[in-house]
Formats: sequence, structure tokens, C-alpha cells
Amino acid sequence: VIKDEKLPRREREKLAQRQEILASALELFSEKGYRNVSMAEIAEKAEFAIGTLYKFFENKEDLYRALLLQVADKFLAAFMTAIEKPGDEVGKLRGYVAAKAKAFRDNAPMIRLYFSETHGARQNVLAGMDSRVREMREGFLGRMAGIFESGMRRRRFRRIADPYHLAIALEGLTNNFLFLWLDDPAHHASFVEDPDIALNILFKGLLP
Amino acid sequence: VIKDEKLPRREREKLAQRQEILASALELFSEKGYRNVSMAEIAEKAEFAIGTLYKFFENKEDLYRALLLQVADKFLAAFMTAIEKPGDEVGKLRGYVAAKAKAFRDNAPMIRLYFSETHGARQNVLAGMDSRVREMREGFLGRMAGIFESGMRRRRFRRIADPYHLAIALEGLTNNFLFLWLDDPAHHASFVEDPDIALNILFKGLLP
Amino acid sequence: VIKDEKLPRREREKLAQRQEILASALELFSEKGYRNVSMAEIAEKAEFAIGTLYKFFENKEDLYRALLLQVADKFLAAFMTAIEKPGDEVGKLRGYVAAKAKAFRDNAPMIRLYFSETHGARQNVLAGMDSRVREMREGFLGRMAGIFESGMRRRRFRRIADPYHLAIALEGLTNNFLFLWLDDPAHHASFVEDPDIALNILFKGLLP
Amino acid sequence: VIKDEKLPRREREKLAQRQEILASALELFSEKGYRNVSMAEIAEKAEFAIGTLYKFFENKEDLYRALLLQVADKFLAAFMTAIEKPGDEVGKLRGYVAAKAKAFRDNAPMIRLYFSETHGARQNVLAGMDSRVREMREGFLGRMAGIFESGMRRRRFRRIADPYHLAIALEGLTNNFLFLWLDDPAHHASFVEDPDIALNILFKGLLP
DNA sequence: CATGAATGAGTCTTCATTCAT
DNA sequence: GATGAATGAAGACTCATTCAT
Repeated sequence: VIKDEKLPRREREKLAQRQEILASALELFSEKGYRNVSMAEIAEKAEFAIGTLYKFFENKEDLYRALLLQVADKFLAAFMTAIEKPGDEVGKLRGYVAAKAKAFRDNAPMIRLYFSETHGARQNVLAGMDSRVREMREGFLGRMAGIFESGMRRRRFRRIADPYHLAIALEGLTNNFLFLWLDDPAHHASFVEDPDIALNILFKGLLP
Repeated sequence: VIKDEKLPRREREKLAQRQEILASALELFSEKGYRNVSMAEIAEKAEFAIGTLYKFFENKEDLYRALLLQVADKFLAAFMTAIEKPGDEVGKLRGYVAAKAKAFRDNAPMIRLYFSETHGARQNVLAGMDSRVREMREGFLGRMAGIFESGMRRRRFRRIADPYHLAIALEGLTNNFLFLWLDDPAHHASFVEDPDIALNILFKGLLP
Repeated sequence: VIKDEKLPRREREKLAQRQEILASALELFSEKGYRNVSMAEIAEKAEFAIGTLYKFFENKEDLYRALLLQVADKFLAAFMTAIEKPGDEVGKLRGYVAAKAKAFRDNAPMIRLYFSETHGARQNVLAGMDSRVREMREGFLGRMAGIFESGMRRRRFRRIADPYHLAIALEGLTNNFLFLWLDDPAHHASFVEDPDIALNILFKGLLP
Repeated sequence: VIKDEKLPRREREKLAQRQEILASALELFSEKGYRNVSMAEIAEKAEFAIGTLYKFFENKEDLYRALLLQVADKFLAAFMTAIEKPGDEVGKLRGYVAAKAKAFRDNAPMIRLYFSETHGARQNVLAGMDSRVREMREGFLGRMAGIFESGMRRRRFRRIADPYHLAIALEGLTNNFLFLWLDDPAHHASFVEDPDIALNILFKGLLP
């Protein structure tokens, strides 16, 4: 989403600095939570002056939003990629669930941060940003609904429900399995190791 | 959970005041988020002096926890009741989903608050309380798994997956449908009006 | 100073209650210091309602002053008694030093409280009360100066200095010895056991 | 004790600011007492923002301790210097008393503050710092005892008492004379003008 | 341009005091 | 008269943000 290919050197440096700030912020935020991290801390970790942070981001909240947006981007892009891979519908869905499990496994702290501030977000820091992430997510859900629809049209799936509803169901179902793992990795390790555990429940009714 | 039946008048008044504080706090928290609400605001809204709040709750966090605990208690109790009603397994699950939909409909702000701070909450205010709510929820999931197990034993369900996994699946699936409604009630009204939309997806594979 | 001899019953009860409050306050104050004791605590310890305290004392400071006044009274009275006992000048002074040592020994916490708030008192709670205690103390110093004067007139003391100055000297000298013991009782036990250690230093020059 | 000679400009400014804060705090504390002075007041008087105070001192108590420590340092250093000046024992002791009288005269508010919170301080703010000041004072008393001891060995003093006891006696005796002046400068002016008034009382017995 | 010292509004919390019962 | 629940002013401290260097 953020590309730094053919930019003037100056611009590329800017972008790199921005990334460095975001990376430091991510580490701190996901470790201590939004309100327990001060701009001074971020500045120190990123090895910039506090004032410099304000050259890149209007304020703390702006920085935070940029961070979440980047995380959301990254994840949805990964899911999208998994779903767009050549193959049949079952393979695509399996790819999605596997990609999601991997994303959770590889980025547990990030995810914790993302979801801790993202649900019912009306009242938290995200307030205004909601729409941007929501759109991305809705786009993805639509794309996944397309998979179900195509699968049905091609008779590889039984038409057990509205395709969009199935997309919602799959998302919620995998979320819950992976959240469980997130909350207690030791006890629910199987969920990230074998993503099919969640997926198959849906398939039992879906596959003919 | 909180009974105010045959208590001395003084005690009943205390309880009523406590409730009033909690109600005001809930309204403010769910509107503006934990960190954006001051004790002064709560006091004003509840029409008590600041100091009075501290007669009921040790500090802001304590008040907040009491609130979430109450919400969690209330909901899990409602779900438990629905699931324990006499009837067959299908009826019980249907009852759960209906109760959950009703709970969401009746308590949208509460729920937003509850879920906004409850997922991946390691770094936020809940920290210590987590365990209490988590236990309650795990107890409930176990109970629901029991329903699935019994249904399977009685051949009313196909044994398509581990009963506990089914419980997780149903919870996640309904959550996602209801969250969608929570985020955009106008557009997803059908989810709370017809809880079976979500439930049936699971049933398609489950029912023989 | 406070007598409860021939008073109407009602009055005597009042006085007893007042004493009970003061006693509780003394215990708390000398244990935790003025600012770390709340009226609520005193009320609880004395087994009265908070409001009742305010029937006896205008406010916290007033209660505190009454307490210190009582302590000062008690001590100065004891010193005065020692000094007025029949006998020669040397005996009277010895009596004073012994009484003071005993007072320190018997009332260490009290004294700590008294002196912690009494020196250079302009800025602390005592502010206004100063004068009352100061007068009492000045009266006592004057009385002690009288002893020295009489001793000189009777040729039992050499006239090595102004009698009032000698009184000041003796007071300061014994204070310092006893404070030392107060700060570190284990290490300076001899000072309260043998009051003459301090006194003799003065006598060496004083006695012919 | 605090040197600001050859430091980088920045550092010197820091130190100057710190001193300005301490000076303002001293003035306020000695006028109104520790607990009656707010950080806001100190900040205003020193013409800094409240937050700036917290760049220099961890909290109010820390600021207070720094202040007292500085005062104690300064005074004990002055006394030590007086006592170490070349000369015989009588001269040294005389130097000490004169230095002390001068210190009292020049720093009345400081001293009032110092002694008001330093005696029997177990329950007040000093608690933890006690030891530091106490050690310094004990060191000084020991040094003064050394003077007495040397004087005795050289037959310039009669061996009328334990040298350490004499040190205690001299300290207490001068304290009391000077406190009297502190409490009522008009009436007891002679004490700071002629320090020998106090000293001679001791000498009468001490000198052969 | 980058810096980071200085700012001060805003927060939670305590507790002396009042007054309806 | 006694009670103690309710009050709210006041205080310590934090930290996002600014701006002179």
C-alpha cells in the first residue's frame, strides 16, 4: 500500500523515517497499550526528537491511526492475496483460513492491539478512522462472498445460505477460534496449527 | 446476581444509588470511552458529589470493572437461562441465539463497551478482571458443548466436529453477525430480527 | 488545669468524653503525625460519630491545639512540681532534670509529637497557639531563674552568669541530651538513666 | 557543596534554575509550612510551569528533602570550617559558636524550616532523609568531641566530663539560646550579638 | 530543519466539614 | 443531641503539544 519505489531520495528517506517511527510505536503500543505509551517514549525508541514526530503525524492519535491502518492494510492484503491465488473455491477458502492463522501466529501482539481497539470502536481512539478500515473489510467480505457465490454457481457448494452471510459466518468462526488461541496460546495451540478445525465445521454443511 | 429484595431500607437505597452511578457511568463510557470520561463527569451525570463515588468504588478502574462485570454477569446469566430451558437441543440453541440477539438489541451501548475493552485486553484496564469474566464464559462454552454432545448422543445431531469446537463456532458466528448489526444497524437489521440466519448455517451441516 | 471535681453530672460526662477524644487523637497523632490522621479515624477510635467531634472542637486544628496544650500543661506542671519541692537549690534542679528524664521516658511518642510541631512553629499548625505555650514556658524559665538567683544569693552557687541565662542553658542542655536518646534510645540509654550526666556539666562551673 | 564553576552553559543554567526553584520553595515553606504550600504556588513564585518543577524533582517531597539537605549541608559545612580553622581549642569553639550565631542571623527562615521538621521527625516528611542529615551531624559532634579531648590532653581544659557529652552540651546550649532569639528576636538580640553569653557558661567549669 | 525544554490544562483522589434525619 | 452520609474544594502529578534555538 505504501510504495517507495521511484521517489526522489529525500522522499524515500522521509518514508523510511516514518516507517521507523511507526515500527517503534507498534512495538510500544502492542506491549503497553495506547494510553500507557507517551510520545516521548516513542521518540526515544525511534531515536528522533519529539518535535520530529510531529512533522510526520499531527498528534498522537493520528500516529496511532496510521499505525492501525497499516496493520489492517497488511492483513487484509494478505487475506486478499490468499483468496486470489489460482485454484478452486475450496482451495481459496482454505488459503484464507491458513493465511489468517499464520497472520495471527506471526503477529500476536499486533493483533491484540488491533482488535482491542477495533471492536465497537465508536467510543475509542479509532472513532473517525473506522470508515476506512470498515470499507476495506467490507470489500474483502464482498470478495469472499464472491467465492461462495461462484462455488455455488459451479455446484461445488450447496446453496445453504446467502453467500455474503457465509462470508460473515466464516470470518466470525475463524476469529473466535483464533481469539481463543490468542487469549491462551498454550491451551488452544491446535487452532493455529490446523486451521481446518474451524473451516471444516462450515464445510460439513456446505459441501455436497 | 444482584438482589435487592428483602434488604433493610438503607441497604436498598445504597444499592439503588450504586446502580444509578453505574448507569451514568455506562452511558458515558460507552459514548466516549473509558479514558475520555472523568470521575467529575460521572458524578455530575449521576447527580452525586465526586466524593460519593469513592464511597462506592475504590477508584475509577474499580468502578469500570464493576460495570463490565455486571454486564458480563447479566448476559451470561441470560444465555445460561436460555440454554437451560426445558426442550430439545435444537430448541436450546435456538433459544440461545434468540436471547443473544435480544440482548444485543436491548443493550447496544453496553455491548459495545463490553466488547471494545474485552478482546485482547491484556494491555487495557481489564488486566486483572479478565480471569473472572473468562471463567464465566468458559463455563458457558462448556455448558453449550454439553448441549452439542447430548444432541449427538441422542442422534439429533451428526457428529461433524468436537462439541466444544461447535460451541466456539456458534459463539463466533453469532457474534460476527450481531457485531455487523451493531456497527451498522440500519443495513443489517435482519440479523437481530431473524437469529436463525446465523444459526442455520451451522445447522445445515449439523442436522442429519 | 482541667478539673472535673464538683461539676453537674452532665458536665462531668462531657469532660470525660472530651478526654476520650483527646486520648484517641494523641495515640493516632503521635503514631502517624498530624496530617496522616483523619477526623474519621479519630472518631472511630474514640467510638464517637464524626459530627460529635465537632461538638467539642471547632475543627481539626483546634482539636490538635487542645491536645498539645494539654501535653504542654502536663509536662510543665510536672517540672514545676519538681522545682517547687522543698529542699535546697541543687536538689530542686536535680529534681527538674530527673522529672524531665522521666517525662521523656514515659511519654516518648507524645514528646516526639510535641517537639516535632513546636520548634520554629511559626509555619506549622501551632501558629496561633504558640503564645499560650510560650507564656507557660517563659513562666517556668523565670521560676527556674529564681532558683539560680536564690542559690547565688545564698552562696551555694557561684555567680558565673545571669540566672535567666543559666535557666536557658540548663533547659537546652538537657533537651539535647534527651533528644539524642529520643532519636536513638538504644545507643544513648544512659542519658535517661542518669540525668546527672547532663546536669553535672553545668554544675562543674557553678558549684564553688 | 554544589559547584557551578566550569560546567557547560546548559548545565549551569539548569543549576541556576534548580536554585531558583529551591529558593522560592524555601521562602514559601518557611512562611507557610510544608503542607500549606502547593506545587502550583512554588511554580508561580519561581516563574516556572508546574511541569518544569517535575523535571528537577521527582515529587513534592523530593523537592523538600533537597531543600533541607542543602540547608543542612551548608550549615554543617560552615560549622566544620569554623572548627577546623587553625588556632587553639578555645578559639575553635568560639569560632563555632560565632559561626552558628551568624548562620542563625543570616538565615532565620531557613533555620526555622530546618528545625521545625527535623526534631522528632519520625512521623513527618523527613522520615527517609533523617539518616543522611543525622550522620552528618553525628560526624560533626564527633569532630567537636575531638576538640574537647585534645584540649583536655593539652591541659587547656579540665576533664570535667566525657568529651562527647561536652559536645552535646555545647550544641544544645547554643541551640536554646539561638532558638530563643529566633522566637523573639527583639527581646533576645544579645544572644546573636555576643555568642560568648552561651559559651562562657560552659567555660566557667571547663577552664582551669 | 531538527530539537527537546518548557508548558499548563486536565486528572484522579482525599478528607475536613456540614446538616438532614 | 447524636449521627455519618454527602459534599466539593484543593492538591499532586502527567504528558501531549509548542516554539525558541
